[in-house]
Amino acid sequence: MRHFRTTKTDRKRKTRTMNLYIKRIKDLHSKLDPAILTELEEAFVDKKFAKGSYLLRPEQICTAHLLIKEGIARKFYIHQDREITIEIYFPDDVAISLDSYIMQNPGDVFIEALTELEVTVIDYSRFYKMKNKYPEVMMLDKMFIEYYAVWFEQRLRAFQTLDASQRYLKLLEKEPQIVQFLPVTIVASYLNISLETLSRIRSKVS
Amino acid sequence: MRHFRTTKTDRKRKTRTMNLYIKRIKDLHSKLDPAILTELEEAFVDKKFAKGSYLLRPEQICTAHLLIKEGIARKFYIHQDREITIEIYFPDDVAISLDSYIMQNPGDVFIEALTELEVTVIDYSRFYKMKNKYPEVMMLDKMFIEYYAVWFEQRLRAFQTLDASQRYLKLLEKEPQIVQFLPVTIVASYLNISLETLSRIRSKVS
DNA sequence: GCAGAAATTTGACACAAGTCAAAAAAATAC
DNA sequence: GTATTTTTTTGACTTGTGTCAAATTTCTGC
Repeated sequence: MRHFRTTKTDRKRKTRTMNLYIKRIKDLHSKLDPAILTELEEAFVDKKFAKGSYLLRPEQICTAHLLIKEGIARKFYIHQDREITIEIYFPDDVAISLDSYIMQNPGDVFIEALTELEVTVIDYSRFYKMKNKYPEVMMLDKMFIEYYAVWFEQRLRAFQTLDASQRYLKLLEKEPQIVQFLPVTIVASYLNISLETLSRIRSKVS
Repeated sequence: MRHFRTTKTDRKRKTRTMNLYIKRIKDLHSKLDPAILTELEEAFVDKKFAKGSYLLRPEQICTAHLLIKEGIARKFYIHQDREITIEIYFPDDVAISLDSYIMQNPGDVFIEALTELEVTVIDYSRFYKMKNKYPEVMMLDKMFIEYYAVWFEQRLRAFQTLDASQRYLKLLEKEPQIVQFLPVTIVASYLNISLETLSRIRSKVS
């Protein structure tokens, strides 16, 4: 397997359209009562995953928020023997299979470590208890889901309104690290276009 | 303007894949403390809209959840002089421009009454206060957003994996009322295909 | 019921993007 | 450094879906 071009110094945050909202979440997070913050941090458990391993597989129930500390991961599903990448995670992003998590039903996605990966994990039931104990925590979780919903609505819109090369150019503008650090296979599956089409687009653009 | 084929007796709920989750929300809703329930109901204000009028327009800030009591509405945006329908609402559905609502920023969508419409509206700030006062209400709102997020993720997947006729057949199976009651123009813009393509698909299917 | 308007269907054609296959380039192992 | 494997590019061809235009059907108002 080839090594991706990525280093520790190289991790700018994803520049999504909703950075402001992310900022608001972080602000609220940092303004939590110190006691709650401590309790929250104690609830998190660090884990490491080898490159190529899976943090979640189909048929499993997603029981955790996975906060990426170091490395790159992605979530994908398989449709007709073809992988389609839903999300790509960099440090500070949260990986989750939302439908499996909220309904505690078996999901159908893979979450894969694309590099050596360090994550910090908060377990479903422990987080659930904290949410019920502290409305502020519930509020933060709600904001996370709101962000998630709006992000998906925007991504849907990209598929409805942009053709392959427009989607590529937008990706290059909004999430350049994805194009920069990941093999074309994965970029293509994230844009939902074929390898060959992506290759042709690239040769025209540059 | 033509009248849609719809009557008062004709309103089965949308059969989305997440009916179970909807049921859970309703269960929780009905199990709310009676005092809270009353306060919640008092916060709702009924409104009527004429067919063809807009409940929300671009540049406006979405300040309310709009619960449909009677009639049909839709949310759409305009891309290159072309309307793209995001969601279609039947009685019991909640119409909202989520990104505008959560960030209290001007949005870019229309919410349009497709028939004479009766809605019940809860204002942003009043709902906000109630959410902070009662964790149960916050929880319900959070579940609503979760439902919303998962629904959008599923809709995105339909666009990634299904071609035009497969999307049509899926719509026919999952949300037959949309095909049944709405003009082809709107069905096509909901499937994000051209009128002509939809027409050809229909002639092959039936 | 008839005339005009609106919605829907049908036809001809264009083009974006997929597929399959093969060549070229780049990365990895020895 | 060379050989092997993997990734990326290029070419030829096919197909789904859009566009424009015209014909047809269906509504609506009188």
